[in-house]
Amino acid sequence: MTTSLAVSTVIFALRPSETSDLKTVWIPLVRRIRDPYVGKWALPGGPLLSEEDLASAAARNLGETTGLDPQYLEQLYAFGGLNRSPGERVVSIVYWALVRSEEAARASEGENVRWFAADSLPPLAFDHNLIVEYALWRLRNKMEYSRIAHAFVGETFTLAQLREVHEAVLGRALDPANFRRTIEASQSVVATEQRLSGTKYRPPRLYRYNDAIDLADQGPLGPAYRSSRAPSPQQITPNPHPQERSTRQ
Amino acid sequence: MTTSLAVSTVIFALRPSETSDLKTVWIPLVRRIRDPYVGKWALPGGPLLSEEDLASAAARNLGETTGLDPQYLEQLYAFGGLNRSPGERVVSIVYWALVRSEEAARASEGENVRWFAADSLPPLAFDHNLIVEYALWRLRNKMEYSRIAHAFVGETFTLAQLREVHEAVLGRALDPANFRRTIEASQSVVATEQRLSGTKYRPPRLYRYNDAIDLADQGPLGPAYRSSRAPSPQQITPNPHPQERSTRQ
DNA sequence: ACAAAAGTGTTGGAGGTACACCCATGT
DNA sequence: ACATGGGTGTACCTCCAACACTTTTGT
Repeated sequence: MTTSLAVSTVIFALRPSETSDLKTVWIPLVRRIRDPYVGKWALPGGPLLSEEDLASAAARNLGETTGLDPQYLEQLYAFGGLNRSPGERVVSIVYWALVRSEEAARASEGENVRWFAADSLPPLAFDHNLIVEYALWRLRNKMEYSRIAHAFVGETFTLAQLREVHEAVLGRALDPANFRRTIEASQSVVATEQRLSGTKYRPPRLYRYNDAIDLADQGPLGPAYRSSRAPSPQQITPNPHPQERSTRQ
Repeated sequence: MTTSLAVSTVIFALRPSETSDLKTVWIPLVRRIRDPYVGKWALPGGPLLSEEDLASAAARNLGETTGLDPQYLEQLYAFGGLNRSPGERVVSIVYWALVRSEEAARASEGENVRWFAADSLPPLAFDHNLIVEYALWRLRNKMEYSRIAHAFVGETFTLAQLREVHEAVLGRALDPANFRRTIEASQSVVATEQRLSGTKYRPPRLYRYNDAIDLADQGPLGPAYRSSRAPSPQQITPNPHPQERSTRQ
């Protein structure tokens, strides 16, 4: 009995909720067209090719199946239980990814690809329900001490937009005043001189991500380290994105 | 070119430092006896057998090479860079483990197994220096918000002993008074009626780990969840340990 | 008695929540 | 002018570091 190696990805995007007025977390799933669990929904994934590293495999697979280009990509966990897949032994190295709302909007949705609200999924193929649950837990956790929220917004953004991201992921409203101070204290954003116009009422200031301050989550595996060091594994935030702008002046 | 799957483990134990009077973090390494990097020191590891899950593979390998029985075992990361091993593509799923000092003392040390201070390692085989660095980072991080320190001490322990663990891992002294209050507030320990005798000066109270409170790190992958849930992956704290006692009365 | 660790009390600062309030702009 | 989100001020609470102080034992 041979054991095969696969790479899958949990992809997160924020979309307007069907019930609440806040945005909520959604993930795209693909329908199984092969034998184990045919017809069931599953995480996008596939075998690891011999000449690509793990993060590349995740990014490629994600692009091929959903057409998406993620803003953030990080390894989640390696699942290797004996009975994950009936008949055959599969070890899955799972990544999780964040895509911006605009990117998510233009995602190919069809008969075999569909978005689901992350906290009310149907029964999925394999152990994918557990995997998504764990990924969601990581996302929510990391939102509190890291700055991944920026991966959900554009290059410039208002604090209200950034707050909306936090609220969507955390699932509860945040005090605008306190949110502002917390973010400003963290130095993770820098104010631009521009303001967002076209809104009703007072135009909010636009901010930009502060590259100078590094996140320092992931420790020695983070991008900051790896550049100044020897061999280095994979695990990278993918190539930046053609950016849209929602500002003038 | 085929890609093979291996499991390795970073094993941590606390031992008296050679320089400082505090204990420090040590890890056992094994000498390579095969072709890539022959003679170099490396993490214990080996191929994944087809009928064992990932955590079992880590525990088995760890036991076979070092004779140790870990108190705690958790997955660290999957390393899958293309050039990790010259000639052949290897994806390594790495675990990290904690063993108690007494256990570590009776570890087989010999020509091909030796303990090293974790923060001053020689150049290791493969990307193992980076791996250890990352594992150390995780250990130190996790020490602050989790209760893994208990894996280093016996079943009953004084707060001074527990503090010694924190100090060793963190590499700095902690205020005994504040440490006591922090631990007591966390409810992670319960006082026993016993005291440790045989010491000079006032005999300290012995404490026991509080099983009732769960750690809730690891989220959906933690033991608490998995028992009440469906298929479930691997990733477990291994079987408990024949315990020694250092108390009387 | 006394030395030293065990254990308690007290203070001050940092950070986070709740909430009152002012500011600026499109309508 | 006014409604409303943008943005500021402030009081309070909790948690944590620092450190003075009391208690308890073996010698």
